[in-house]
Amino acid sequence: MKIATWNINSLRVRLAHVLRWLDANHPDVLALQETKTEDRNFPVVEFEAVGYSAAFCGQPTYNGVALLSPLTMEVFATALPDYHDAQKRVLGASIGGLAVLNLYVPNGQSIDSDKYHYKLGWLAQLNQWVATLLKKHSQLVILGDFNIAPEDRDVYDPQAWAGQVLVSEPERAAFRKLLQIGLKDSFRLFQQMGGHYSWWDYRAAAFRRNQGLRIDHILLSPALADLSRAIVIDREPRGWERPSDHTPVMVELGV
DNA sequence: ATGGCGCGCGCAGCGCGA
Repeated sequence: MKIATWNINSLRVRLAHVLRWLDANHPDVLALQETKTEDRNFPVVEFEAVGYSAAFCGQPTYNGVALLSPLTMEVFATALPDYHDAQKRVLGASIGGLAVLNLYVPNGQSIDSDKYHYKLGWLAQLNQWVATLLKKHSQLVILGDFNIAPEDRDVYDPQAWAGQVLVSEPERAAFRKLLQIGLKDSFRLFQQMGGHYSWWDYRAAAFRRNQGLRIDHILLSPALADLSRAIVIDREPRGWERPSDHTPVMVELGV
């Protein structure tokens, strides 16, 4: 199975990119974030035409998550449990015997903002939930835009970024908690070097200069980590015309 | 050099993302 994540920064604008990428890669699951699309406008027909069914949880203008798969999907969550949040950032579904949880973690804006505290609270609630999910599902995938660069090797200029949102210690501690309860960062199962990123600023030719951050992740339960075969950060779509500022990350599993 | 781009909304220019 091939399972991928991609923040596409508006599905309406990037639909052709998503279709092109599906055709080239044929993932069994593609998790999308920042669809920015209301459910009634979701392009169900366009995906069905290429053999993918869709599950989605959207809102106007902001946020929005979706799962695409040729397999049958049974949605089990569209929000964090017991947590009041109007923002559509969560979509969990059972797909091909796996529990797949697609997340668009809050950005946080800056460490002195209300949005930062919302992010930390959201992550705390996520951590509680994931602990119970992990007990229930031996084959669990948690993937998406985490808006956290876990370590300095995931940051192009750690000194410039030190202490800022996306790399601050409380955010990194929340990410490490997910690893401490048993999840594996699939990328680090295969690659230890720095310089591998999933997001680059649109400005200042950041992609050309590889000035990016690794903030999009695929976390695997121990049983799935044992079955993982390869990980790819596909930089190609970032070079297409009018690209998303994120690029797809895909793991291959021997299931 | 702290801007720089691109999105939605909606028709000017702002809020937001990372």
